[in-house]
Amino acid sequence: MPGGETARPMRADARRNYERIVATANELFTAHGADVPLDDVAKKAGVGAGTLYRHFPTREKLFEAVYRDEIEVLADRAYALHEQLPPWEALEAWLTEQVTWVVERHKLATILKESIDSGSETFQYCQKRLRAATGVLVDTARDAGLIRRDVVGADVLRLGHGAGMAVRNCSPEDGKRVLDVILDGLRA
Amino acid sequence: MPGGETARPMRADARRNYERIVATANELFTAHGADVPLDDVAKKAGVGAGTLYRHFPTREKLFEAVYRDEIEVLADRAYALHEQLPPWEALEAWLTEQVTWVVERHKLATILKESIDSGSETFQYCQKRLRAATGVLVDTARDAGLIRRDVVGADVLRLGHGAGMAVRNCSPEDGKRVLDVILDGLRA
DNA sequence: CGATAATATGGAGAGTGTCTCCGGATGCGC
DNA sequence: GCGCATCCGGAGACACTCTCCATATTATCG
Repeated sequence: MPGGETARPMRADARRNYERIVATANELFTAHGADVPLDDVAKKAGVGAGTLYRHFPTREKLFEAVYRDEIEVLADRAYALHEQLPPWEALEAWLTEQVTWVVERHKLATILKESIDSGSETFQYCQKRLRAATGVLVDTARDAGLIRRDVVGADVLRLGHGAGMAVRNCSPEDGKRVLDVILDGLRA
Repeated sequence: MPGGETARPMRADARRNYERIVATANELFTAHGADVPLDDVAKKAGVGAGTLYRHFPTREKLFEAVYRDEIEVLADRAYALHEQLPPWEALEAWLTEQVTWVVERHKLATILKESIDSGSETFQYCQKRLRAATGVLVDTARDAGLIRRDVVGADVLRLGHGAGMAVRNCSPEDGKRVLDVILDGLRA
């Protein structure tokens, strides 16, 4: 989010460059992987390296800006499932989707996790968003007496992330069994 | 494994350097993370960069060599626990130790998990070794009717890995709860 | 115990990516 | 239009990776 609403708004040229960099980075990341030289991003975006590094002091910051939207979509899925399915089924579906997401975007998932752990503001917001969304599902299921009383949203998030990282590169049946164990453990 | 048994054995000085590099790498990796410059490893091991790169063409190869030693120790722990504790307690302790290991060596764990794709021989050996060790604990517990019948050693390994990745950087209580869920899910 | 072949060594240096620094340009408020 | 705060660009210092090959070390054999 270029120029948060508390601080003075960004100057027009700064905002323009910021957005151009994010767009270019998104393009190059998906095209050539997450290891593209940042100088290349800068060049293709038509800005100097200094400009890129001022806006995004680390590669992770740039990732955050690029993928923030993806997290929003993911979080919204939790609310959608909550409205469409019974409590347990919703939780089950959510965990499954989360695992799928982590498997497909494992590179991003790893970076996201690391950014959160290292206290990034942007991803802290994402974390809060995801936790709130998961929390709704968990609270509903708990109120219905379907799951353990001590489990909270963050736990389900962690379990989903862990399962995704663990299950990547193994057969669907093996993956399902791992997920089954976790779901069983969640049950009251 | 310096100088496999099929080829002519390594020259004495080569083997000495190989082992010195692995030992130094292990030390530096655990002390300063998995991103230490390989040149530093070479320098501290008292060898030239060329020597290091001849023995380990890629960083991953070096990880494998380091990981291999650690895996041997880790696998042996499983057998030790199997002899010292009742079935369920042994499995519980094993999972806990595995999680701890992954948390402490998460960088290493991540990179080696990623080298599955490259079909590394060393890695495959390590995987077999760990699965065999975990398998003993799992089979014993299953024979005693303590855990689900469909679970196999590899599943426990995956769950442990996932839990470790997920639980890194969260409070011990939160970590314990995640592990509790998994252990509960494992129970018959 | 040499002598010779086979093997291993190390470290300079080329190639590449990261990140900083600051003179100069540009947008913004008056 | 003017002055100031802000932003830009890209050269260049620095860091890491990896190669190359003249030299040194080890193994082998007569």
